[in-house]
Amino acid sequence: MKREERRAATRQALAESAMRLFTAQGVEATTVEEIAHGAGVSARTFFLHFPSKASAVFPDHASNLQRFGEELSRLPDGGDDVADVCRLLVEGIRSQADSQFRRGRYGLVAGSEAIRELDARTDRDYEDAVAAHLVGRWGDDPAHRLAAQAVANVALAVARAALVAWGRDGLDPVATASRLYARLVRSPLAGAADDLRPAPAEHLPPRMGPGL
Amino acid sequence: MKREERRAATRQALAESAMRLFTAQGVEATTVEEIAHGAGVSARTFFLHFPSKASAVFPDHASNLQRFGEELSRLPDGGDDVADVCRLLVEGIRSQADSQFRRGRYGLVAGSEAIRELDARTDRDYEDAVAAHLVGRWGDDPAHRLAAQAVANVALAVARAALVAWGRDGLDPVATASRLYARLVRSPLAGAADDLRPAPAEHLPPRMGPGL
DNA sequence: TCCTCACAGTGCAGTGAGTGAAGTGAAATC
DNA sequence: GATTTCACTTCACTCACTGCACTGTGAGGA
Repeated sequence: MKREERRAATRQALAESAMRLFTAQGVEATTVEEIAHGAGVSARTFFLHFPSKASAVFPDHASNLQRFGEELSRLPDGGDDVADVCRLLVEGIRSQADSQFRRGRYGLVAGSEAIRELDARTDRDYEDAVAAHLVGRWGDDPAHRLAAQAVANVALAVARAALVAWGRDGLDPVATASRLYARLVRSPLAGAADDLRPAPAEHLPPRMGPGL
Repeated sequence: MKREERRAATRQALAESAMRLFTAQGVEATTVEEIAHGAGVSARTFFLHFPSKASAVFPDHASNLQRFGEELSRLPDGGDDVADVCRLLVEGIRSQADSQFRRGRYGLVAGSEAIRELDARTDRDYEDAVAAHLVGRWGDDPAHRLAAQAVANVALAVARAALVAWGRDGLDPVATASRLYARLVRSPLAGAADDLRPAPAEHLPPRMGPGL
């Protein structure tokens, strides 16, 4: 087996072993040594693949985040930045929703303090990525930083609500997120436009600009 | 000195010692023993007051959260629930903004991974509290749980953006949050109503109801 | 083919966070 | 004044995580 394959296989075995043990006996009651043993490697090796015990629950966070950042930077300039970001987030949700593995994770989050903290923290990585992207488009001054942060936080807040409803009640997260985004950026008075590209959104940043 | 006073004094001494050491030499480079020694107690005592090293940065989180929950439950029934929650959050921000101690914390959050995680997690406590409150008002079924979670997440997302802008750029968080809330719940087409009590908001939950 | 380097994984020793249990002394209660 | 409560201490322990020296194997060049 090639080196690269071998490493990837070990990593996946560790992640699966961790998920198996976490769900079976709880996160706190599972030691790193057990996880590693379940994957057929030593405990020391675990930390060659994951920086912490809890991070094995999010094995693809780093690569997902990087890919998301690249997709952000590929978004067209001069369009409706907010709607573009929302669309990208919905796409991200769609790709997550395909995986039953990832759905099981949402049950775990409720069980362990460490997982809850890490889950909350990973979300902030996405918020920061979106905020940085919007600051790059809108301008790097206090007012636009605020606007970018607010839009980013709200966008991720909606995505998370959709994912929570998926994990808890089985609601389709793609449909949910799409509707929530549409509702957020669409004027409640504007009627029943179901498109995700709301006209008013592009006026948000300038209005929040130096006036603050 | 009375027992209760003594305990409170120790707790505060620990929190202050922790903040002093964290800012001076960094969170990771500070041991619990140092913190305890700086407060004149033993390391074991630290854990009688705080469940983790990082939690000393948020010494009043538990009491704040509880008070917030009580204030939520005291909100009038039958009014505009969303606007009421927003007002409550703005009040919370106002009381935080009075304390320079709490502002210094936002600099710390950027520095330590553990603090970032805990900070992200504490926010979720508030989200959960708001969501639980709204579920109690709107109904405990999947559609209303989703609506409640979405509104709660968005409300906290906005509050956090205001607090971040305060810590980073010194923007008045009360004014910022008020404006952001007004902008969010107000229709962009509705003109310049500066009130925080938007008429459309109360239609949000029923519209998102069984239709999903 | 052989040699060398890179690298996945191991074993070991150490630090430090966090916990449980038993004990001490002072405040609270009777 | 006797007893109980409780903040705090001391000790012993588990376990997450790290640095370091080491091994074995696959990759690539001479």
